[in-house]
Amino acid sequence: MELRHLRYFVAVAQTGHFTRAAEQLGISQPPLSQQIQRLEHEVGTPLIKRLTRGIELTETGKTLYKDACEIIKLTDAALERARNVARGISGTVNIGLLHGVQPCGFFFAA
Amino acid sequence: MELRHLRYFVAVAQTGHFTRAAEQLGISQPPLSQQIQRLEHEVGTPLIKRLTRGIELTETGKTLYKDACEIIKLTDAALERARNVARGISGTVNIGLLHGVQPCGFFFAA
DNA sequence: TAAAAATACTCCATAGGTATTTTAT
DNA sequence: ATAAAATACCTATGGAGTATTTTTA
Repeated sequence: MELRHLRYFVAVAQTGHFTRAAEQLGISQPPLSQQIQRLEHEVGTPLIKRLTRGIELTETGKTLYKDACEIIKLTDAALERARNVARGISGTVNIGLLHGVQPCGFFFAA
Repeated sequence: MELRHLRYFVAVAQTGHFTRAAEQLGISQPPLSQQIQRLEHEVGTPLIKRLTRGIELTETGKTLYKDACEIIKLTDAALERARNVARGISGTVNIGLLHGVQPCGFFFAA
């Protein structure tokens, strides 16, 4: 499984259509269908109910959708964080508790 | 960025060598170096200091390493969770707080 | 000079495109 | 009859392999 599969799956889930998701992703519909099929094959079960007008997620699909959103958000955040460290905006973040003071933010350490 | 890049990067970080990581990953060393270079290019900064005997992570590398581990763990967990839902082992998990009772586990809902 | 990674190139698997068919309303 | 996904087939990008060179302790 690659992030591509999760990104494609989320696009289909959010648009409610393979065709619209493909448009949004900048690829054509058949390869999108193939990638989703591969993902379903890897999971071992259908993720999407194909209806004549649009789609609907299966129970498994709903579960994976939530995780996929989380993972995609985390990867975006990880990239941004890494770039920020490189720019010197932040380094190792140490969170400390100063005798009774509630932690309300972050301390930047060299 | 794809999960492949994060998996490869983590392997290099953990083994301390491109060569050993490649072995562990079941690919050869040059393509591993290339993928790491692509990742570094995408982040925009080096992640690894190449020493004559092994490697060392840069500050950015250390930051990304932690995130990468987390993301890989989450994707593995997501796959397993999806498969479990498919097998009917669990469905939507609702976590509830019953007037003053500390939450100590999970409630399985239909 | 001897490890270990980078380069240079080649090959091939597969992501993606185009055309068409199938399906369900 | 029509909207939308699946299938079939083709193309080509880029992931991976082999051989070799470069680097630096």
